[in-house]
Amino acid sequence: MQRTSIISCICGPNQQLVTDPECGEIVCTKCGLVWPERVIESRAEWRTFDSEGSERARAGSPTSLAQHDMGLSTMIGKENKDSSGRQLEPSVSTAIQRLRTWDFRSKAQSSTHRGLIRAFTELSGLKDKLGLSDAIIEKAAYVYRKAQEKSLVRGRSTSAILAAAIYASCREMGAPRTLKDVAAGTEVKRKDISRSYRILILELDIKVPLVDPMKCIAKISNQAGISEKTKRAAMKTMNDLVEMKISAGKLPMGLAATVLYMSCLKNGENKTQRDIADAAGVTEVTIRNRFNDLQTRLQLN
DNA sequence: TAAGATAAGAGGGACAT
DNA sequence: ATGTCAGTCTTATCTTA
Repeated sequence: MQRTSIISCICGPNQQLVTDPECGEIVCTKCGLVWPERVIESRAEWRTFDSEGSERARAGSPTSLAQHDMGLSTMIGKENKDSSGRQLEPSVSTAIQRLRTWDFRSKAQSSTHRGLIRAFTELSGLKDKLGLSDAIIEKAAYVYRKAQEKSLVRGRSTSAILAAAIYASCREMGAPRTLKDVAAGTEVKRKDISRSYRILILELDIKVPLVDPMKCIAKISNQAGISEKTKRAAMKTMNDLVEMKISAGKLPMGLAATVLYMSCLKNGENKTQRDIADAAGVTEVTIRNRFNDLQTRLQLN
């Protein structure tokens, strides 16, 4: 892998580069500098391990972005371009990055720093409360930093932005958490998280994959104690629905819940609408509505 | 008791002004 | 920027089987 020119930081040849497999950004774990993903095409080969795997598997020390004293440099402007948008000479960009690093380190003692401390303290508390994986926490911390960087936090509550970052992170990682789930674990109201979340993905250009209905089914099944057989039947049905594009525009959870409900009926599994609605975090009415227009739409096809 | 029906209201997207 | 409109979902209450 080419590690010259643009990929250089104050650590020089001692730099420890790792790639975030989700967003593709490259981080030096020694100084915390971050490069945007387009610099390198392929993923670093070290990352064949599960994110929950042993820490020894990682190249370099497992520095956490969720620690306030590390990764401050994620706030450094990441484009090695001059004011006219041209790429800088490698030697110049190295120097500039060194400057930026120290610039930020000196500023870090101020309100920005304290804000991050508060945010990440809160974040680690929420980790247990919401049952989030390390990877999700890392990403949430990363998103929050970006938000901070863009002054999106100013005028809004830290908690709301943080909660939104967590939600966005869950979405990106494909963890089936709803706004409601996140709201339940925090002091923040659902709509406030939702508002902040929309701002985040708008301003930070976060690409959020659509919620995978299959994962919703899996989650609800576990929650409601539905048999493997019924679950798989539901997934099959869901596949068809996705192909027929019936799934668009509805709450994925509501749809998944309905499909599961139908599956239960078919397999003679005694689950009430209430059981499933509770497990899915939607109301019975939503299931009924979905149920009704699924039936009419299936007849049309 | 589970399920269906109905009504009122919240929140957000699309679109026009 | 602000308002309107259609569509979705929630909460609450009543009815039906």
